[in-house]
Amino acid sequence: MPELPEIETIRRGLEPILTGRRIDRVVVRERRLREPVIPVQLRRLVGSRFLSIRRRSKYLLLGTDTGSTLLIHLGMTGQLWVTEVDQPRRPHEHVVISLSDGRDLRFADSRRFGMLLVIQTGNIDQHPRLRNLGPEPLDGSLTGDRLFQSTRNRTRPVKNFLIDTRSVAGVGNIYACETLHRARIDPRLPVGRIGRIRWERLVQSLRTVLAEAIEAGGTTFRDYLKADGEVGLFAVALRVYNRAGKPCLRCAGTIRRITQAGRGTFFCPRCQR
DNA sequence: AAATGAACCTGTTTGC
DNA sequence: TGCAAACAGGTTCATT
Repeated sequence: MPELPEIETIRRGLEPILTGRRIDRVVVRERRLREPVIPVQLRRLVGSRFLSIRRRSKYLLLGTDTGSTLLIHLGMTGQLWVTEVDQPRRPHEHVVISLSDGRDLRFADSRRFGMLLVIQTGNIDQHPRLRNLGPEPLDGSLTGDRLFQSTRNRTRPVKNFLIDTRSVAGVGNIYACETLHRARIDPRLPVGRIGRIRWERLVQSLRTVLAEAIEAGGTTFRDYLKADGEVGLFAVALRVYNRAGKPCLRCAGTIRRITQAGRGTFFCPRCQR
């Protein structure tokens, strides 16, 4: 379940490996992803070199020296790793990009919610998939005041607001729960009823939670690249997610699970208000 | 207009 | 025990 910290961890791992490498060959075995893969589009990348490895929200943007950017989303179950060419295929290995250093960049995705598309590097931000994304939580564009301003007279539960990529980029179900627990905010609270001070606290908590997760993810990234495909998720100490019925780690409360926007929300009714 | 729910998928867990 | 239903969640589209 890759959210922003997992994608950032992958980005940091890929950056030194891919930068400067040339794309020698592209093989598409399965094109039925969230958005159909267009083999012709990907094959046009052959001969280009990777220039920059960036991230926007949960998207990876692999920029090349020929004006194209390979946009990759891992959906729910996507995996992206570099491996020796003689390594056996993993299940659901849909795309293989052969690199000039003799290795492969491989993409696997059992549920096929992922995406690989090629776009022109100029005005990337205007691409339909990126155009409506909210501010990046880890740079200065996200402030408590901005969220306060944008939520006056709104009634959505704050949890639903947080996982909407138009509000804030890159926050998924797990880290939304963790952030709200840290900020001591009830996930059901309508956003319009949250004041400036609490928005500031929420943003602060979000940054802390994401930064800690990236830190933890970084420690397991080498394992991920080696072969086993594990994202560093299990190295992250989750305080509420998936802990229904267990004691709150901060107060005497018991973690509860409810459903919001069709997804599980975990929170402590005692210290989240 | 805003908010919610369904749909897309398959692997895993839960319940009868 | 075995099978089926429920669940997991990122994003987009449809509906209320």
